[in-house]
Amino acid sequence: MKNVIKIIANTPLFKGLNEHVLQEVCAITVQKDYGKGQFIFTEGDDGNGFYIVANGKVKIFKVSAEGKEQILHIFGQGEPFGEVPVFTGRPFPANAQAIVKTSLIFFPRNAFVENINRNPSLALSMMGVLAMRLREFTVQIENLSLKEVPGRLSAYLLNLSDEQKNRDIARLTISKNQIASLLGTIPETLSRIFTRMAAAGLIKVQGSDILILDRKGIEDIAENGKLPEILK
Amino acid sequence: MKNVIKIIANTPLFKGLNEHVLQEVCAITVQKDYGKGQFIFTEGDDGNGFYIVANGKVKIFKVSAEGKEQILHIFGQGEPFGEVPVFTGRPFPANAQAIVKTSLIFFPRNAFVENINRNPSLALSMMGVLAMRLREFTVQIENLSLKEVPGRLSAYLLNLSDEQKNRDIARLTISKNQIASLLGTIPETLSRIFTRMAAAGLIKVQGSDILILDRKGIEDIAENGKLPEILK
DNA sequence: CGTTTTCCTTGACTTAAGTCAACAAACATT
DNA sequence: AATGTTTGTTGACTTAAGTCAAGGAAAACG
Repeated sequence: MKNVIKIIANTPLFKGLNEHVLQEVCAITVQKDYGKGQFIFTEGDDGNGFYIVANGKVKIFKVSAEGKEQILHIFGQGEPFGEVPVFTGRPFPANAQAIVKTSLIFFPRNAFVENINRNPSLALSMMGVLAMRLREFTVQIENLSLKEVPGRLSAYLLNLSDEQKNRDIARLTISKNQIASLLGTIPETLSRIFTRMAAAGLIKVQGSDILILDRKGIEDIAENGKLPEILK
Repeated sequence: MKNVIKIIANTPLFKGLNEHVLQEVCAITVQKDYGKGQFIFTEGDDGNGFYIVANGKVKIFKVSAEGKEQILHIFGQGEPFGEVPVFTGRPFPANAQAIVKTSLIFFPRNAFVENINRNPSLALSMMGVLAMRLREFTVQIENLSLKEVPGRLSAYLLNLSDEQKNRDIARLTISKNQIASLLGTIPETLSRIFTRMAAAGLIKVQGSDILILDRKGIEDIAENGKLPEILK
């Protein structure tokens, strides 16, 4: 793996910290590797540290009694996860699984907490990460509860397009099955919504490239949470 | 209002901090009072500090384009809220409204951040609060996405019964309309589920007292997320 | 390379929960 | 106590999205 310090220095969590602090933090890390599909932790496990994705992709998810999966988050390079048990002292509230070959940097709890004690700015960074995470969950709850699937999908596509800085195409970075799980629905339903939105001239689906034909229309659906009557 | 220090000393956020730190923190607070129905802040407002409930009750919620409301949280005495903007620097992601006459203790952002800089244990407490909040949202997303309304209601009633340390009765502390909004449904649906669960002999509804007649049965529904076939 | 497995789509059908409307019950207020 | 307002309940109906089943497309694998 590349130098740990180079990877973490560019993450929101560690950005802006001075070289000395970074070195201290690096000293406590451990590298861990996972194959595709391998579990990193399971709901109920004790958490004795958190992770940052060095490379690869990790999904955090819950499973219902019937086996339906709800993805809470998909984390990529530079993103931290699994911090909740570090600060609550309680077990992991969800599962984490590598969805491709993945390398992680592990930060053991006790050593990391000591670093926080000595570095208020690290503490503030971590609070920023936790608070931003809360903000995102707020949006996810709003989407699940107040928007229909077309509204959630529209918001998701607009997000992708923004992140990828391409106003005309949203390139899907995970399988449609996993998008369904992230949006709180099932593949069949997602597939039908794609078809309907394409029929309405809003998008064109080309494999994992979604051409954004009518951005304004998609924004309206994301905003109102559903397809307007005229498009049904 | 009673001495601020007495109120906050018993909250999870400030518990265990020494007298000296508490006094410092108290010095920066401002009391604010709100009548029933009064807004404390609105989604999109800038947050220049956070609050702790001295007495009363505050709901945090989102509203859809059609006016449907999703309650994210209801906070009572001793509970902090509105911290997200303090640490993200972004506006409030939701609305806050007093649902009864309420007194709040306000902690201005800059002064509080200074306190954190000087007191690592205060920082760790705050991280604990944020992390616990994340954990709760995790459960809320699971409920919304993976459980039907009977499952959500069952989990809610069991929670109430646990908090109130009474295995036989769950006393509703907010209106059924607000419970509906908290559970991501509407009053009509909630009312019908109460009726069905009562007909199935699981509970008996006596105004705001819900008698728990079949705890095991209710636990099963909370676990499986839905009423079993035999009870339909 | 071909085979197997996973992923995606479509159709027919079912169902949980929402809408609209009417009304009853509880509560607050003069 | 009488009035109006909020809160809760019930019925008839609609609808978004889920289930089950089948088949096709794409990707992974030996």
